[in-house]
Amino acid sequence: MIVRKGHLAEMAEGAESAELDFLFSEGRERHFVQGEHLITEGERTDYFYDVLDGTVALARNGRDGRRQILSFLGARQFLGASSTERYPNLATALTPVTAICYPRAALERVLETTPSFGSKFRVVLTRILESSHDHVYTIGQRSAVERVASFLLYLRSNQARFDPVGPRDKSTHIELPMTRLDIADFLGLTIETVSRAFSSLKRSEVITFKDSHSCEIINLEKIRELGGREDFTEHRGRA
Amino acid sequence: MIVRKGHLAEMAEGAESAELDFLFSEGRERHFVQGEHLITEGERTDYFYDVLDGTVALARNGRDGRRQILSFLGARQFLGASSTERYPNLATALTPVTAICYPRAALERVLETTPSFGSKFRVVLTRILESSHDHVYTIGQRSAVERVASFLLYLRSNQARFDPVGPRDKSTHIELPMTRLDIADFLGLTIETVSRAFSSLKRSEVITFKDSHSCEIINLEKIRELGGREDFTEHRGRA
DNA sequence: CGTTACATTGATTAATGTCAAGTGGTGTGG
DNA sequence: CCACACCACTTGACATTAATCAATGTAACG
Repeated sequence: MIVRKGHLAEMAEGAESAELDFLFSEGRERHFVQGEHLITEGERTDYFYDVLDGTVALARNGRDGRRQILSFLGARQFLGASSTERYPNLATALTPVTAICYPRAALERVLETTPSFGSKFRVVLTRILESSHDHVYTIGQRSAVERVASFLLYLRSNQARFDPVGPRDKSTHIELPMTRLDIADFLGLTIETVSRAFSSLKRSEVITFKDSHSCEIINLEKIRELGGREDFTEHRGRA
Repeated sequence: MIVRKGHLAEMAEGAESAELDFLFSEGRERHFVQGEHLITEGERTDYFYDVLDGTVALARNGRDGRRQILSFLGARQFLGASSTERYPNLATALTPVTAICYPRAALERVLETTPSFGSKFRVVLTRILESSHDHVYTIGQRSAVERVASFLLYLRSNQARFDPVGPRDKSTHIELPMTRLDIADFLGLTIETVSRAFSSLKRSEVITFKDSHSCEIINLEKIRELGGREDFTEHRGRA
């Protein structure tokens, strides 16, 4: 039984169908400890997750030990969309995670029978694609310091999704629930380079750290100039 | 009036609705000369393209002149999916291009009313996302030579989409309709590095060039080892 | 405390970028 | 038909960035 309402349920508001009722009756709240995998590589794509709490890293691993983190997922984000029988990526809980787990088949049935819901879902998919395109631009074109600045804006817009009072332009506090290695693997850098980039931003008084996993943006303009990401203050809107 | 049937029409086979009929009655075959833009940055997202012939580069430009090519689109590929009012990317014809142009509104109406079509469309979107994830892995983790090898496999699987006799594992000929700068901007490298990577692959007798825009793979195993992409011989399937 | 894991900093190396020169094909005009 | 100019591409020399290797620092935990 679902205790809390997830983003998927929110998206379904207004629509009604037997398939929707079935989908939500099948949703189960699941808890994952830090380090646990929500989805493993090569696993059948039988489940779909709606994250309620915590942070998940979605990663693709190379045979030779290389790892690329594709996204960090937090509250109000989805996990498990796939066009193939088996999932090529690995989803790991970076913190304790709560998510609603739906059977994919039930979701597919809703998408096939409830067009208004299908449309909203397609918009979400498109946003995920646009976010991936941002990521490609960042690692293809930006320097190490720029990538880190861009990453801070990425996290900032991610955490704004779930801010109870809505996105606020002035928020300057950023939580970094992941390790430096996770950040490095997201940005296509090494831990040392990430660390040096943070130090460089500290030295030029653009950010400060309370501890190594939470920082404060002192000069948001400078971060924007470096990271160049359109965040929620722009026309982009929330997912 | 549509002369040739595009991929979108192929996807609609089996389904029938007034909205579909309207969509296809509104489709117009358009021709673009080399260098012409199908979509410009900031343009309203009013049209959706189904490429019949030629190659299109989809790119995101930075303010400072940096450019990241997000994908090369050929026959049977779509262009124009967006979650926002204005399109953030630039689509340029690299060769003479023929595409069917549909009004987005008509497409949206079909997607909202013809669920079986909507589902197929969602699968296509998901594949595009997976391809973008491949791209992120490539530029985040691979070296210059590996990126170029991966790029050859990317082109190979793209051209296989439209091979009249279907994908063939043995095909070794690769057409490179784009310039070295386009390749560099796709892979997050410079033209010089791309050129050196090609030379290095020539020297080790992995590929040969007929001319600078078409090459032959001599040692496909080596290219796969370097580029590590699952292409159409794997479980990935065609879009 | 001592151990462990993660983060930072420093010194050096390797890879890619930058700048510059040279090559080769293509098209144009004398 | 040839000379020239113009591109795009290639190659070489050098500069810069980030990776690698190696300490050192720091916070959490037994």
